[in-house]
This record gives sequence, structure tokens and C-alpha cells, in this order.
Amino acid sequence: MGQLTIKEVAKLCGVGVSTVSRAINDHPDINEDTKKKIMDTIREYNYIPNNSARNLKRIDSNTIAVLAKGITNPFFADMIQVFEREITKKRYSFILQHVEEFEDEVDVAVQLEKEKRLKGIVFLGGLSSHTADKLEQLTVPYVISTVNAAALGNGAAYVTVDDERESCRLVEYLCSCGHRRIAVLAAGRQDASIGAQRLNGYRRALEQYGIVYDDALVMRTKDGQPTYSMENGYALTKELLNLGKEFTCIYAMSDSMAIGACKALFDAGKRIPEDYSVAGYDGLTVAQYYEPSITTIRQPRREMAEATIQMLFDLIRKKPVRRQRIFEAELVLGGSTRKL
Amino acid sequence: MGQLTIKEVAKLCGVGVSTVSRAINDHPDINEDTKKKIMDTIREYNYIPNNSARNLKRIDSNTIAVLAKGITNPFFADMIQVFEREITKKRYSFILQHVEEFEDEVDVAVQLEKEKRLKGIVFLGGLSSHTADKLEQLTVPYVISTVNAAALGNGAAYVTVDDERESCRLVEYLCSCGHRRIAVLAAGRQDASIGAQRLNGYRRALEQYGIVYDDALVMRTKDGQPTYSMENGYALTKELLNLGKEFTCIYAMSDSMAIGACKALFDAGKRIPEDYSVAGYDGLTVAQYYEPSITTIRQPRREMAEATIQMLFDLIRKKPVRRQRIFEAELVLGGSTRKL
DNA sequence: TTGTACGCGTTATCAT
DNA sequence: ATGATAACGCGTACAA
Repeated sequence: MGQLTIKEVAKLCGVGVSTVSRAINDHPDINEDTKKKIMDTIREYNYIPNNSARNLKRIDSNTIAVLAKGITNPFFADMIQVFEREITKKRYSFILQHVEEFEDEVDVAVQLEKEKRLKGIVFLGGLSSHTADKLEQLTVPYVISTVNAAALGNGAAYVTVDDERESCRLVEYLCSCGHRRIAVLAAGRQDASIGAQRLNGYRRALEQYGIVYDDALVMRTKDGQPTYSMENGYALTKELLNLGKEFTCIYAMSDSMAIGACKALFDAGKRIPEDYSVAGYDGLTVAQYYEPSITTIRQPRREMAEATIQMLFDLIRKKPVRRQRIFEAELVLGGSTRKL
Repeated sequence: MGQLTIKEVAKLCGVGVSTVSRAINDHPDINEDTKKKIMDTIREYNYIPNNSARNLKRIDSNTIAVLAKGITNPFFADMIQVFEREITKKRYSFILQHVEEFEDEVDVAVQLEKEKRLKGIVFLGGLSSHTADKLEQLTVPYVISTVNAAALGNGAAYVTVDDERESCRLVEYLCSCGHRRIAVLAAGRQDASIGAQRLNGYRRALEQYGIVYDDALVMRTKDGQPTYSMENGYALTKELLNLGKEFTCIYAMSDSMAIGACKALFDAGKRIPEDYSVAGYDGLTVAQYYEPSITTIRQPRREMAEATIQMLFDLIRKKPVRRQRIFEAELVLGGSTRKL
């Protein structure tokens, strides 16, 4: 199709292409009048510069990309807001790039870095250890946010919480309430990421309280099922009830699962926390709004997002900077748990 | 930096650039052995083609873009999944493009169409009527999803529900339960989109039941506040309670607001539905999982998403197609409302 | 089957 | 202050 190019705009205005380029890129050395005339015709004819051509030619671009695996995860929602705000505040362009479940986020990052001449990258979620070495293909600074990046062990910059420790802290609290048979809604067996960490924390807490670990109380997500959903929490809890195991408390490894667990208990005619206590993990907004509000571990998402951007810009500006930050989470007590 | 280009790969392999190009683009007329050798060195040296250059050169690209305003909106989550699945199923590439709150999604679309040589576009959310004429700048087919596009009135293709009718239906149900003083948690006054539609539906239902509309029962969101959030639902309900108005039911214009409303009532020591009934709108998953489950209007999101893609491909293939589809929503009865 | 050369639309460099 | 022109990295017609 006869798309409008910079050449035709130049012809229309009776000037050279470089003058048009100067106009649209706010270059200083250009006559105000000619600039105005050019901008007017551009508006009149709806000329839109081709970004591919610009990116191809440009040396650099002051653009930060945030790559999110599972962009619809409610856990990411306010973090993304913070990223957007902080990045534009620093006068950089912000690209939010969705990474599909089956895609390798590092591959996407390497491509995008070339395509858009990125200045920096944030990884949100995903990032299993077996792709860690690929990170070396990146030539710009990057920060890994909210994934237990410590496990990657390659000196990468990251911002996270210690999932094992926080999980342990939560379960310690539950034990201190007198619970000794705490069922767990966990990830599948093949999960080597946060799911495994949180389960480790659970076991550590039990040990400290001299409680024998009982594998029968650990409900594992079926392979291929989405783990951290309400549906899964509901299904696993139903199954747990059907098994007839004795327990006084359910520890769900995400707030969404905890909500599913609560609903399953309600549907079975149980009361919370009188009959069963329920605890979650994440600190989603909806956990506070549930009735009863859900005892959980709140990750300081906004602060973590801010720290991520701060760290990224320090790296970009080659400031000396601590490349690892492990945030402390907060134990939020809700009405969903009680002392026995 | 000495980035690896197709030229250098060609040199490394001792072949011409076009042969390399043929290799990476799966062209038929190329010797299998040379192709293999090229692909091997590409892997060895981690060569990544520059997408900007490719897009610039390519005539077309079999790519569909979904532009979402408010990508973190839980309402969009499963629709996006469907888009992704259906588009890749049809062997097209899928781009999910986040549109910032202050951005004009049509501008973004026009740019992206040029940059990526798009074959089609889906608009999800946003799209106020004052940008409707800009849509003519698009030269590829597009479908508007889930926004009351009828109001745009320019013959654009869209998939939606009739917000006014469905809202009316819900309120009719509430009236049929004997409620006569139904408070509303609404959008701000300047909202001319779905917020206004749903409020119209409310008024129509009242009329049918001979109930006088009382503006004092309509709690409007403060300007600049995010409307459809739990926080807002909570705040508006607190305010409503403080006003001391008499009412037996709250109609929140989104499920998130309804959950906020419930929590505010619980915090005030009220019971649901014994003291107050609460109804929402949207049919989010969490509405079912809340306790009590929330009476709401469920929009058939997945079906709407499927219809959107179907319509888009029909347009691309120039099949004759009904360019407007208005889906029927479902009235979901939950435990949050009761007959008086 | 393969290589050469041109052009995609833009920005940067150099003249003027 | 402005214009001509050479890249940017790749795909493709055309020639071989």
C-alpha cells in the first residue's frame, strides 16, 4: 500500500528528508518556522514514522523492558504499575513484554534487546535455573525480580524474598498456635522453584517444633494443572477432606489457593477458623477482603519493584551497587487462623 | 558493539547472505547440508536476527496484535488466554501489547501496524468514542472486544454484551426479591462508557418496578480514583453507611467493588444477606469463591474471546460476516442476595 | 542450488 | 539551518 514515508513528507514540504527527521526528533538546529510547517503537514496527512526503521538506525533508545511471564498474575499487577511509574519518571520509555508460558524469557530478552536497543531489562517471574547461562548473551544490565534468583547462582542481580525462610516463619506461627497436623496445598513434584522452597520452609518449621513430617498431609498439584489458582486450591482441599486425614489447619502456598480451600471447607459445612484454620502466601489484596481475612505472608511488592528499578538504573549508570537484595516479608494475621 | 549480523554468519560459513537468509527462513530451495552447517554455526555463535530489519523488509507477517488497556485487569485474564490459544492455533503470531492508561490505543495500533506489518488487531477495553474516527487510519481489520462499541456508532466490528440490558436484568431480579432501596456503587460522573450504561440499566429496572430513583443512593467514585477496585468498593460502602441512608441492597458495578462492599459490611458488624444483600457485575471467578458467593452478571468471556478471533479471521479472509455480535450474559445467583 | 546487488524507511555524517 | 548520502541488517529479484 502507498504508505506515507518521510520522503513524501519532505517532498510535500519542499524540504529535505533530514529536515523532516530533525523536526520529528526535536533536534535543536532547525528553524522554528520550517519545523512548524513540517509538523502541520505531518498532522494533516497523518504521517506515522516506521518504528522498525527507526530502531534499525538508532544507536540507542533509553528504553527499559519488563518481561513478565504470566502477565495476568494478580501478584504482578501493582508491581507493573510501579515499574511503569518509576521508569517514565526517569524519562525512559517503558515496554511491558508478555512472555508466553512455553517461551524462554531469556530468548525473548536477547531478541528484544537487539530489536529495540534496550538500555535495561527486568525479569518478572519465570526464569528457571537451566536457562541461567543464556543470560550471558545479554549485553545490557538486567535485574531479576520476585523469583528466587539465588538458586540461579550466577551472580545475577536480583530482588526477592527468602521463600523458605518466610514460609518457615508462617508455619512456625501456625505451630505456635498449637497446630500439629497442618495440611499443605503444594506444587507438583517437578517444581524446583518457589514451590519447593516453601515446602522446605514448612518442613523446617515442623522440625523446630518436633513435629514429624507426614507426607500424607501434602496435597500435590497434578502435573500439568495450573498450581496457584483458586480452582486448584478448591480441588485439592476437596480431595483432602475425602481422604479423611486428620488435620486442624491448611497451609496453601498461595492466597488464591487459600481462597479455594476456604470455599471448599465452607461448601463442606465447616467453619473457619473454628473447625479449621487456613493460611496462605503472597499477601494479595483479596486476602484481606476475604471473610474471614486470610492469614498470609505479605511480600512487599511495591518496595521490591522500586528497589528493582533503582538497582537497574544504578547498574546502567555503573554506580557501585549491591546486586542482591532479599526483602523481609510480613506475617499478616487474619481471621482465618486461630489458637487451638 | 560488534553485534553478529547475517553478513558475518555468511562469511563464517563461506556462503552468501541469501543462503543464510534461506536457512533461517525455512526456504525450500536450499541444500540440506549447507542449511545444517549454517544452522549449526548460528547456534554456536548465538546469532539472533534483528527483528527491526526483518520487519522493515517484510511485506507482511501473519501477526495479530491484541491491545489491552489495563492488562492487569482480572477480567481480561482468561480472555487473553483464549486469544493466545486461538491465534497460535491458526498459525499466526500473537502479540500482546499493553496500552498505558494515558495512551491512545488507536495511536498505538496505527504505529504497531506499520512496525510489525500486522494482519489484524483486537482492542480489549478502553476506546472511548472521541477516538473513533482515528480508527480509519487502520488499514487492516480489527475487532473491538468487550467494550460497548455500539456507542462508537461508526460501523466498526465488535463483540460485546449489552451492558444496559444486563444491568437492568440484574436489578429487576433484585427488585423481584422485594428490594426497593438499592444503593449503587457507580463510576464517576464523567464516565460515559460502561459505567453510564449500567447505571441506565439500573434506572430502567427501577422504573419498571415503579420505584422512584433516588440520587442519594448512588455512590459515585471520586474523580481520579480507580473505579472498579475492591478498595473503592470498600470506601464507597463505608461512606454509604456513614450517611445513614436506608437501603436493603447494594448493587456494585463490578465484582471487585462488590467484594469491597461485603468486607465493609462485615467490618461494620453486618451480615450478608440477612442484613444487606450485595450484587456485583462481571462474573469473576473470585465472585463464586467468596463467602457468601456473590450474585452477579457473568459475561461469557471465553465465548466472547473466541467469537472475537473468529470474526477477525473472517474479516481477514474477506468472508461475509456479521460485524456486530452482542452476547447474552448470565444472571448468576449467589448467597449474597436474598428475598425480603 | 547459490551469490550479488538493491531497497525497505529512517537517522547520522558530512558538506554546504 | 539545510540537503545529499551513506549506513542500519535483512529479504529477495535476478543472474549465474
